Amino acid sequence: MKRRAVLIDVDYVVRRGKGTVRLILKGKRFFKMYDPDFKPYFYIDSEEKIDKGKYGNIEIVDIQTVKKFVGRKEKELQKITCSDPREVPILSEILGRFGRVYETGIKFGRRYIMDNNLRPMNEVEIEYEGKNVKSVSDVGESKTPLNTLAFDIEVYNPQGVPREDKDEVIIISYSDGKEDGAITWKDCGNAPNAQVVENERAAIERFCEVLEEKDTEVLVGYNSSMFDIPYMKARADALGIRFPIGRSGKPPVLRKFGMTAHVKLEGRIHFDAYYSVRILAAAQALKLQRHTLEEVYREMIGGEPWKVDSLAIFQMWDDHTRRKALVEYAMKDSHATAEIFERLMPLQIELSRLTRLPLSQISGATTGQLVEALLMNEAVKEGIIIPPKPGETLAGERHGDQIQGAYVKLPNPGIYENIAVFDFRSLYPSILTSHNVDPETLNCGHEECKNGKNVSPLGHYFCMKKPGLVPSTMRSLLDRRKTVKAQLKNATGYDASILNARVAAMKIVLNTAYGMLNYARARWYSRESAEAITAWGRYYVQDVVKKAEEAGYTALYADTDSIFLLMGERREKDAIEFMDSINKTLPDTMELELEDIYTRGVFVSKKHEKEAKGAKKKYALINRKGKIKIRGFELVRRDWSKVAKDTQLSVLKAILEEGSKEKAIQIVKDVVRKINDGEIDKKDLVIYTQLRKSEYVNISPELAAVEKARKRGMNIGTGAIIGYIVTRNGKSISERAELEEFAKDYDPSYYIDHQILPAVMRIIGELGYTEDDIKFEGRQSSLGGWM
DNA sequence: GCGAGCAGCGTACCT
DNA sequence: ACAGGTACGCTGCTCGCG
Repeated sequence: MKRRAVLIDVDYVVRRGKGTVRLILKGKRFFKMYDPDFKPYFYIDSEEKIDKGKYGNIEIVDIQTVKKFVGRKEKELQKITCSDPREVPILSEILGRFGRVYETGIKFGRRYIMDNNLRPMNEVEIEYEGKNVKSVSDVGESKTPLNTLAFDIEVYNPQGVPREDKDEVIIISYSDGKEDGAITWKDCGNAPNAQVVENERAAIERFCEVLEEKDTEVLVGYNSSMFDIPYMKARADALGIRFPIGRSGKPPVLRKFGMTAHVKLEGRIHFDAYYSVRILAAAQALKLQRHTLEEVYREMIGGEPWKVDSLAIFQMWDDHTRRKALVEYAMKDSHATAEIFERLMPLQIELSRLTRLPLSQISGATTGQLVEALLMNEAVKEGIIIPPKPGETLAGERHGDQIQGAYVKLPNPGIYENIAVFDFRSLYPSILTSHNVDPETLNCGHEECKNGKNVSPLGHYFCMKKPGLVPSTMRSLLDRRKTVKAQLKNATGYDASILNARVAAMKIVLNTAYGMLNYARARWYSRESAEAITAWGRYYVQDVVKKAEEAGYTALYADTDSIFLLMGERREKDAIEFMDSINKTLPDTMELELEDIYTRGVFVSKKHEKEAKGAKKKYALINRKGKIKIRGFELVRRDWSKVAKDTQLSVLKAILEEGSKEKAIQIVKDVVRKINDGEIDKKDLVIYTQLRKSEYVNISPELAAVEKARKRGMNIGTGAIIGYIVTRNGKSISERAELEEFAKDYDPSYYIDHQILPAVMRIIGELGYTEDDIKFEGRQSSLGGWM
């Protein structure tokens, strides 16, 4: 029998005592298929012929001699096949004495996908008998949407932090993005779409039924790996009931890896949107003060926040007149999660197709894992042995052995007019491909290459005859990205969103490729390759600076792949001419672009310097259309109060837009007065910061505030982004710092001397003003409190 | 005993 | 747990001064 379906996931399960590959497919009664004929294997490079037969309890079922590339050398290896993936680590350890073993740590599901050339989220054609797969092949892109349900739970929490053994799940809400629903177990004043069941136990059971009824293929949560699902599981255990949240009534499988947790559901994709958001934030594709559901919703979708104060949940539940509102809030959470997922979905699907990693692994994958997955696929296709992951010791050594990075030109502080900004498009990927930089093309040994032109500024040379795996993979991405961008011009609606996501997915991978060569834990680590890339990068940027100065420009600033030139009396066409002259000299995939021309720009001096040196990575520009671009200033940082950031922005705007120093001064004076008079909103005084470590040497203000909150019973863990206010109560700043929820007043002198003035003085200093020109007003009048 | 100056820690940013 | 380069606040210490 043959059939087509969307491939959701590939994993392995133990079936009749043997580990067998299982395909998870879209479709209710057809989601589980097994391929008992697919056997696990690995390679060994040994002079000795390995004997077929038994090693301990393990039987080698097949041995083949195969030709594979180990690095750049083609070798004859023995392919050792056994019958259960759990045997691979043991057998490879035993055979290790006969020679070097390869590809012993590849997950069985990944192996299956790579060897059969499958792509998750694509359609596959399956030939089968009963539940067993006879053959499977990729058919291509599917436009069938998966059945998706977002959910969220509310928990009774009279102690603030809910206790798994006592505090009930009171509401389970869900949403498919169109229709919302909720399950609860107390009268909630006929809240629309809410069903009231008998008790908590019935609510949990009912939720699992809803998943079955809706045939949910993707279950979406927000921090559900760490909270909702483990909590429901714990409650089910406490109540002594089953928690059949997977298809065919299976419970969830919870796994913890240090700080992060993963939830696996039978036959469904569990997608934690919180993880995706964190990854996007890490890739700088999303920038937020905090990663709460409300903040993310506001940024991605728009609209007003609706959050219930977490301490109000149990009060609303206990008060039957407010229970309806609580249920409605709960549904809004689920609805928001569904909408966020809808936005994330196209990119996630494209990343899944590009890397062949199942969607369930994509939400939690780092960008590094994405690149590595792609390279592994390419290696298998090319008959190249996948390099092993380094051990702890090797990774540690690599980590300590740092390379020189990018060039950053020291700017002269000042206010400038008519600035042209150029940048190299995808600098590192284009160097990597143009110069064929790869661990295996490095110092290839050919005399022609050694004495050829492809030598880095540090003296490494790279093969000019044969493309390496990394550059050829990246070159095809660069080419495909161009093609897709062209297709995008004529696309609309669904097609356009998929193509946009495809471009974005390729961009993420391209931007991370260089990082992988320099990442201590990467399979394709190559210190020399990474070092050559940054050396070439420094060379090309400095070469543009040099040529610009020869052409009569003043080079104001440069950072990694960008160059800022003072145009003087020159016009755009001159800048384009200069750019063209550079581009004529660049190798194939490299290209300099004119990013924009700015009418005015501000560079400031560094703080802690004796003589006035310019600060790097801090500037503000305004283009001909009046669009402002600000980098590095306090106003782009989350660890500064909003009042300081807003003031800094106003000052920069006054200078960039109007060139008015009087206005700038007035803005600052006004804010100083308001702070002294206690006219500032509490929320504008909050300073956000993340607790990145679990143990600290010094007690910083934020840590002191957290310690005080912990004493009051608040549960704040590593990784949390907390907000604090500096109050009047205490001596040191640490003593005065309180989490925003506990702050009763604020210290005006802190906000003036440590927030407003540092943020604006170096900008205003460029205009010839000093602090005394600002601090004219008396401080004694200050009220600085809300209570 | 005190303020200035500095090192080290720590966070967030730029590309 | 993708990299290196950078700014800068806070804490806690040393040092010189009186």
